[in-house]
Amino acid sequence: MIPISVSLIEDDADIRRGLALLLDNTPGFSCAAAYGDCESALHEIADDSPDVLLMDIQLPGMSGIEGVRRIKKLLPELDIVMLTIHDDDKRVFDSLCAGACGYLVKTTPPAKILEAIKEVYNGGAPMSASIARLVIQSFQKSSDSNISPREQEILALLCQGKSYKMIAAALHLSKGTVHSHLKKIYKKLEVNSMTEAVAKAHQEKLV
Amino acid sequence: MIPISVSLIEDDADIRRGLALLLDNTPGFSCAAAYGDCESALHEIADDSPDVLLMDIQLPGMSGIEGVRRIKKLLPELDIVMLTIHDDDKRVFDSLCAGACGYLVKTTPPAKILEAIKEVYNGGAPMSASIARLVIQSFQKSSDSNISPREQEILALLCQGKSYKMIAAALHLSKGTVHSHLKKIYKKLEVNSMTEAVAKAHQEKLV
DNA sequence: TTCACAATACCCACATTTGGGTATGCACAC
DNA sequence: GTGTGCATACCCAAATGTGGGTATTGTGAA
Repeated sequence: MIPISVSLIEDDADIRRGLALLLDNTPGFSCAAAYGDCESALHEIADDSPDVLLMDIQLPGMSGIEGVRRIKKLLPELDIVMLTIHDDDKRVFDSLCAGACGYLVKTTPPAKILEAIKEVYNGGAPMSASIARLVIQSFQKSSDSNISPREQEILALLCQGKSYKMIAAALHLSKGTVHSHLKKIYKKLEVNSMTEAVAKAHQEKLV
Repeated sequence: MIPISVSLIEDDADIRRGLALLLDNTPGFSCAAAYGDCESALHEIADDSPDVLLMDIQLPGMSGIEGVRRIKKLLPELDIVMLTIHDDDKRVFDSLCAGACGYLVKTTPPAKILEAIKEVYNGGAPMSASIARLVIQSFQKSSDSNISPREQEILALLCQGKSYKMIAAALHLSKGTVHSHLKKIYKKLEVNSMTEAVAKAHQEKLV
């Protein structure tokens, strides 16, 4: 069996060496390269062409987020797993948006890390439990809002980019009616334009 | 140790009984109730008050999606795991939006199902690998588009709900310049209004 | 090197759309 | 029987969309 080739980016030399040793001493895995920062990784990673990249978020110099973005541009097929102490929303989502395929907290035991590498290699997306819950929750709609059902309908159409006229046509209403609904929606959302309303609707996941 | 109390909604009587047996015969788990459809579950589930609910999506009568929505409204703290043959985008995301905390394909072996129940009970969000990847990918931005950097900047502000004026102020431009940029953006996105542009930007994940 | 092209920045004029205000009426629920 | 959601209508001012036009800069192709 060809081992899964893994590269590392991790600034802590001890952890880096530890992971490299772990990989090289576990059948089925091999450590292609280990970098201390994104800059050096960016220069050489194309030559390593690993199957999986394990990287920290907090790095000296370029942040892990920006690093993911650039490496992903360089090697779009590479599966990147973040391995970090941070489990705050912003960093998690920024990493995922940048192109990471998995996200583990650093307390993950070695066996689980290896399992995660295998998982991502096989088309999965390993996440620590707390991260997974964060991700899932980001889909949940904020069910409750003082927006009436009819208003929701109109808001939904608005979010699809429809104009007064088009909404009126779609719901068989007059433009004036749509107007008055929109005005009430604006009051409730505390906005005063269509684009703001759409932005807010997305923020609060009302759509 | 108090066992994790699990309820089921599954229309196939064989599978239902199989799962119930599995749960009742595994230490640490117990089956609180097993329903064949959402309607009966909705009537009685508040009395069972299980820790976890395992449910199918395709059910006779009310769909699993709608079922999740209503049950979640009834018992917001309940952790719901979908267990189904479907792994198409729409159903997955609809379930998650409705309030499901996990999503397993039916080919998941019994041991993994039990593990998933434990995971969701402990605040995780168990997902089959393919589902997890789907979910993660939904965060990825479609990096490439013919939108120039400057235009992207303007589009981003637009998506935040800013008006011409505010964009002009934020970028130290004249209204006219913002205007001409917007016109080009509209051409490229094939839209002709701010809201449409915002909608398209969200669809294509350009923001 | 010159030419074309895209990106950036600015302008005008005109039609349409939108936002804010105010008002009316109906139906249903509490 | 008062409140809320829903529907309609009107006016006016401001914002936006449409369709032109000009100019500078840099990049890449011919």
